[in-house]
Amino acid sequence: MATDSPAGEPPPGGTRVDARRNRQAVLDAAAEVFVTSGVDAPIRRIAARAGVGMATIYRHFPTRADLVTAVYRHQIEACAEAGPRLLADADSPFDALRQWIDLFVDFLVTKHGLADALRSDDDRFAALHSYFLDRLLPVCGQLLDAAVEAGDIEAGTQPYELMRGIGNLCIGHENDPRYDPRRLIALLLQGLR
Amino acid sequence: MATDSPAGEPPPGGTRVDARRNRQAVLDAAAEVFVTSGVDAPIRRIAARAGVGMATIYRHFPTRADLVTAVYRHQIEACAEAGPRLLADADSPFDALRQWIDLFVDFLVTKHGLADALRSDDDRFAALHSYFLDRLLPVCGQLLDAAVEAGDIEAGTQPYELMRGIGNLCIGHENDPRYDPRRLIALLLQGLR
DNA sequence: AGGAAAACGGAGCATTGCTCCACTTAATAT
DNA sequence: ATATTAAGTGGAGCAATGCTCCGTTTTCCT
Repeated sequence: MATDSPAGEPPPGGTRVDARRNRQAVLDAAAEVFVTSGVDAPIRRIAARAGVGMATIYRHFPTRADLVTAVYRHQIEACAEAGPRLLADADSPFDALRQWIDLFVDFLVTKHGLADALRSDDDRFAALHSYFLDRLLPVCGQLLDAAVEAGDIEAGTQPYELMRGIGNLCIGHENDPRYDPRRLIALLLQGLR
Repeated sequence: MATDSPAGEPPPGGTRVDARRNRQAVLDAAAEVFVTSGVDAPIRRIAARAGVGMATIYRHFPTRADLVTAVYRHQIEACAEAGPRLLADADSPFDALRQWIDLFVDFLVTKHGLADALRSDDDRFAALHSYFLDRLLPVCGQLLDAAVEAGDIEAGTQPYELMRGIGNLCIGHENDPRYDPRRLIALLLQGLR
């Protein structure tokens, strides 16, 4: 129920052209609205911006998480793909891990409210949670394993816990110059050694 | 606007007995409801439980944060007071810091949704944020300073950032056996050394 | 007791999530 | 080209919740 084609692109929508057109309109509108109002923006507003009815949004994206996922799919994908590349290119596995986490944090930090949504136990976001995890957990695990094997860090840290923690640390950084998640994340990483 | 007597007890309510009685009824009801439904529970429900109208709650506690603060005041106070005591009794300043953080985490973790509320940028919780910070930040700062002076940890970590991070890490641990904030917090503390 | 001030309570408005269903439209069959 | 039908659409409507307004009730003071 989370998504669709297990390893694939978002569904092209039905075969009907109006369906495809509307789907895209919603995606575009959502992307715009998310920037200004965060991923919690009222569905009504997105519908209005897209020039469609609310039901159309719910039909294409049954839960809010589905919509958010679809909007950010490319970026999540990019982040996932960066993992192996960094592992190959960086000076050390630990360095690869650090750089990858930087990437991940950048992503979360620039999307208003995304981190909040990610940790939410709200049912509406369950699918978002799933997608992030399904896609990024293996990557994180791989980096973690490599760093352990290289002796850079101690074994025993679970990818899930690490990613969850990083996500949490990214919450609510907005409008608060006193709080920079990156510093704490660096500290956390340091504690891993 | 956050609270009342700067360094003191909660206001006794007005002089009128019905006001005092109702205030206490609300506090009791809120405490019960918070346990089962979290600090986000509908005001209506608290009002019903207390046997008062909603306006009465809003009159006594203008914002939700005021109510939450009042309910947990004693425990916040206890946590604040534990700081200096631990510093005196523990084996090392670092150990005092660790124990104090344990106390703080216990507090957050046992209050359903408190951590979420604490980090929220929602205006309704601004006062909660303030109160926590006003009361606990100096304590944390003191512990941190002592640990730095003893050479246990490096200088440069801001109390605000640390507490904020710990609070964030405590978010959403409920119903998720895979996520234990304490492990990550230990890691963070380790990174401080 | 009498009256003023304080407190009260719930109806009411606004916002938002989500659903239901009568209508419209695109694809297809004839 | 037209008719048929299934897919798609939109917005009214209901429920939950936050917060306020104001007529009524209670308390306290003299």
